[in-house]
Amino acid sequence: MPELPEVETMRRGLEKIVGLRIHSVSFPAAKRLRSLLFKPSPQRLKTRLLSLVITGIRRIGKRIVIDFNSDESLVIEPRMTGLLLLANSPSPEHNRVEICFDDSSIHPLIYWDRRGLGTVQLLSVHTMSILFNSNRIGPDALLITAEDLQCRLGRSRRPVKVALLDQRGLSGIGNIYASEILFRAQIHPRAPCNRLLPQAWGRLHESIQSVLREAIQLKGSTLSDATYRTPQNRSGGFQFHHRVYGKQGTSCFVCGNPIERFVQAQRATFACPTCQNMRFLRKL
DNA sequence: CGTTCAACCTGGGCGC
DNA sequence: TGCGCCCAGGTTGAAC
Repeated sequence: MPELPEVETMRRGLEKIVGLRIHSVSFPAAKRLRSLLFKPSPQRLKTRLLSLVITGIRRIGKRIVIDFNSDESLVIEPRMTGLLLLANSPSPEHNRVEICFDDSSIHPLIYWDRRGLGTVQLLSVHTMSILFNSNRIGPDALLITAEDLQCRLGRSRRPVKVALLDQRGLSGIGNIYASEILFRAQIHPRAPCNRLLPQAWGRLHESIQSVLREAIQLKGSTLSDATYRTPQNRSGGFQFHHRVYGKQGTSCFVCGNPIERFVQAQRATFACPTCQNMRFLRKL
């Protein structure tokens, strides 16, 4: 679920908890936990977090990082169905962590995760510097320059959609936004990176910026299963602006021809085969 | 270097 | 109603 716009919406919604002291930590869905979810164990997590003061909320790609008055930070990776809430949860049986604050007028922070594929880790500054090294996680999609984008992806023979999903190249783009970005740039998802013309890199960079910014403004995409919610437990609005994602068989907004669905790297890709042709490709 | 598959999980939707 | 499939915003590691 959460890609850059959804995680950025979470970050913004959590800014109001900066300055608060942690009063208690609990794990309501303890019976449903898989072992990989927490590092360290829930018990150790509880004792290490108790009475720390939150000093900042950051986003690294699709992760939320909560900083404290200590040399460790809480790193939350929501993966498919993870959410951070400062409001009542859609289904309390999926609340994985609840953090209460000294100021009891603030709603507890809840980490909610229906499928439970996400992770919650307390990491030292040193460990984070290794984990979030630029070889493992590329520049943020909102900050990367057009030149850097071409420089980092342009030599690869992989299809451009597959490259956009690889967080080592640039970070934050996921399956929904990759299809939407390529549609607006009118670039075919199967186009090999190393055959894209210079003008294509400019179009792609421009499309990344405009799609992500518009999606953040609308607080992300809530699909029909309504899994994604903002920290205030509200739906996002960008799903109404999707042009291709989940729209196979419907008419293209631009040319009216049917949108296609196909699979790349085990993920569904959506595209208009007419608008997204191979005209931005260098001939072999 | 690039691709494919399986695994980690829950739950909604569909055909029969 | 119920069963068996398929599908889903992500990531990782192994195998070819």
